Amino acid sequence: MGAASCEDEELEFKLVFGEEKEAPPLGAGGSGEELDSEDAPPCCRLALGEPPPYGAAPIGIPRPPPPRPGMHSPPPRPAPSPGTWESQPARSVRLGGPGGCSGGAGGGRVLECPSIRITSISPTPDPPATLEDNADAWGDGSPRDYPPPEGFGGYREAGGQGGGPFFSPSPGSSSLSSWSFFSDASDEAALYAACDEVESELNEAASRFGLGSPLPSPRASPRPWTPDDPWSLYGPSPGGRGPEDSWLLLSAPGPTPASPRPASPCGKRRYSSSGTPSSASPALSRRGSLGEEGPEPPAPPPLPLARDPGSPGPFDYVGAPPAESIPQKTRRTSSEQAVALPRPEEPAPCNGKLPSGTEEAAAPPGGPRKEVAGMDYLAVPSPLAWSKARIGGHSPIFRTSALPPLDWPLPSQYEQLELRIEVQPRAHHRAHYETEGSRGAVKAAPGGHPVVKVHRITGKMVATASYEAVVSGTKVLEMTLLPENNMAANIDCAGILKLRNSDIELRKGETDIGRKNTRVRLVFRVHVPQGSGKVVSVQTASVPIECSQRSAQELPQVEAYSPSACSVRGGEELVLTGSNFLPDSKVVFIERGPDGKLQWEEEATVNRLQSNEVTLTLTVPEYSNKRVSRPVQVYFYVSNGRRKRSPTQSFKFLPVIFKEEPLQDSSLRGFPSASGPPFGTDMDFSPPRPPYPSYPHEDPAYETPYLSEGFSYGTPPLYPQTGPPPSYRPGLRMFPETGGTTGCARPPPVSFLPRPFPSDPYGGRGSPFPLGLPFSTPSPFRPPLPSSPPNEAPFPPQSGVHPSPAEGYSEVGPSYGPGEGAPEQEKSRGGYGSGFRDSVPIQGITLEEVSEIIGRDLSGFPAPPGEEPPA
DNA sequence: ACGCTGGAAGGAACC
DNA sequence: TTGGTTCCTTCCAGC
Repeated sequence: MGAASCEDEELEFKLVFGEEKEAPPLGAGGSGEELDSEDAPPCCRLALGEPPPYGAAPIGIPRPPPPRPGMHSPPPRPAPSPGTWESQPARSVRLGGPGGCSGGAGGGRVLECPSIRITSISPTPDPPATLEDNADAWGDGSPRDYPPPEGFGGYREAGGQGGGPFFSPSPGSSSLSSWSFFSDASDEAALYAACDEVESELNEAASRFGLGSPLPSPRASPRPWTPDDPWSLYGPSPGGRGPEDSWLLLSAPGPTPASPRPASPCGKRRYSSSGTPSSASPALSRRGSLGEEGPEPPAPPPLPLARDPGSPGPFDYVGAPPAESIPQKTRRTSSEQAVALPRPEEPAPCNGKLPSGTEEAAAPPGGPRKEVAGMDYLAVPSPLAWSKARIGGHSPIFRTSALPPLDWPLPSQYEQLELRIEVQPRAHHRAHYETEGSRGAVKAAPGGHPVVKVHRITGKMVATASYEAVVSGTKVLEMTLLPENNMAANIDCAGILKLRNSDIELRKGETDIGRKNTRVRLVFRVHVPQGSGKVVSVQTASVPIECSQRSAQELPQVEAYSPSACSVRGGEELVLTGSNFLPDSKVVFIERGPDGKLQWEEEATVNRLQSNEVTLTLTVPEYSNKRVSRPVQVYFYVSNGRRKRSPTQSFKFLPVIFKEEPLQDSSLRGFPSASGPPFGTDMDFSPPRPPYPSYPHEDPAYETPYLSEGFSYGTPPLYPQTGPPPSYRPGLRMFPETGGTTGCARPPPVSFLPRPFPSDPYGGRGSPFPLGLPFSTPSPFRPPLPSSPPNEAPFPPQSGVHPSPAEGYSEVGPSYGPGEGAPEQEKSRGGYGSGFRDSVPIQGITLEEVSEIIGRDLSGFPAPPGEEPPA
């Protein structure tokens, strides 16, 4: 995943990283040989790892063309077995850097991303033996990216006490790859932190929901601004730009080194030093820097080092890049690294908080997990990788021995399996630097931690024993999803570690790309054994998480708004709920053409008297062309200043007389991709959803690799969703099944309602194509009512996840309360409708009509290759 | 005592 | 080139 950095205003989306030398194919990993065997207990492995760009919705998302050619991993190739694909070794992409890639990471630049890593956090200070596994998983103990050749050094600094947890949750967590995972013993979950690029794509999905990610904390008593007091409420806010995507490492909050803070350095590092700031930086810092470790591993061993050569875990990625790739100069010698512990040979399962049981499963029989030793250092997926689709519309079925690389897009749903994030992480989670102590695990908005679940809609639950595994280049935390736990995993062991930009730059050999990479997503991938040595791999991504200190404090966030559409005549009152609104916050509506150019821009009139820090009440401006015959997709954002814009939100202007054809105009085409997200920097917090190329042939934007390749996963997503979206309200369960994972009786969701949100927050300026999801169709999902407390704002439904209607209904429906956001249902289908009702009731358009229209539109989409729309 | 947080200082990068 | 602004990173302090 490349991290894309977007510049706020311009929207320009840049692929920052495309250069990984090699894309480490990270598998989600695990070693799961057991899985290979059919007899192996069927376990679903959940891997948290790098961000596959495609989060849940990834599949069809068009990505910006990578600036550079090359992708991480080659597309899967047909496996011997019909219908099965096997991944091929990642192709290393060298950018100029010398180094070869043979090893994978080795030579050239490995990663360009700025990075923020997600490292696993050990749940408990003293992780039991299980932790060790994690350690492995995490790779090195060294905080830094580069783990010892052996592989996992303990991430923890000295900590790794011998038997102790191998990795310390501490910030440094295994820093190998840009992304780390944490896993609990039981479930194998690979968490990936995705960078923005990914996000952009993901965002699109998210955009559906339009609403920003849920803000966790509601404002305490918001008070209305008064003419005189507006500012008094807020101090001068430092201008903060929107965060940009960056690479984050998930780190386990676990035990931190004895001295959490490194002795730092003498002072702050100075960038000025010859270009290599990092070098300048105090060596003492514990953060493992990219490069130099004291004991640098001479040459990074090939990725899979840790594993047995002979027995790659099922989840291993074939092409894992070797750690070596990182140029030495990039490496830092930090005490930390020096400390890197060798990875234990046999990692114990981590103790996960996840339900467990899984340990056994987790641990490969007899063997240590497959950790990928080499991964240590950032195997940051290159942006390119993410940006390109490697798979072209094939089923996500792989051989256990050749799991898809982490950078491969995967659908969040396949047939009857669906991976969804039931409880999204909070929109903000301040990442910690290596020089800092852990800032804890990512939390869920409602409190608690993110929860992911694999749902088998029909029938039997997927039973599988899984174990944690580490994937090359990327640390993956694997967890086994067990029926007894409802196939759900509570991700409470993942924190986010941000690498210094200077370190990142070193890797890249560049010095101008480190700023503003502060948004990441958690990516979850699950491998469900299918027997016969095959697995179905699905993945999903969380809402974007803003990791910077400032942005979290200064950027306005729109959590919900209502209505989501109104007549082109405007004049309706629109209420936004969110956070960081200021007395002088502006709300600007914009429309972009297929080429991404701004076609219309109008500032709305904000009713200050009815606004406060968490609520903005405004009057929708009149659309520029009142004679449109079709709904027009536009976007709006809240601006607290030049570089303080909220992610864009979707809004639709309806023709005065509306009742005709499907929305094919701007609303659809212009959608994320076509029109491009309004602003490069803006991102939707809505959950990612499976991309669907709405009009690929018509929009150049779709020519991204993904599209061009016809990549489209997640069949279900492709179709209009009729059912209500899953509730994303924290804590709210989406599925009825109480006891287990068994599925609901209901059929899988057949269709989804396209959402209007632009997803492409990142279409940065300059970016030819919109980053948004291809199919962002308008989906009017109606945001929660303003009255809803911010924190209660629903999380964006899982992106790609299309909840099965039935399920969603059963649980979600009841939960709605008056005053709360519109029911999920509305969001997905009703929401849209609600928009109409609210906005244009006079027009006589019914919800059903709207749905029908949308459905027709979508029906026009080509079905994913080889897949048929769900019944 | 340790870990997690929030806040802010200092300085580099950017405009 | 200079000055102001913005952002990054480190450090401090409180809970």
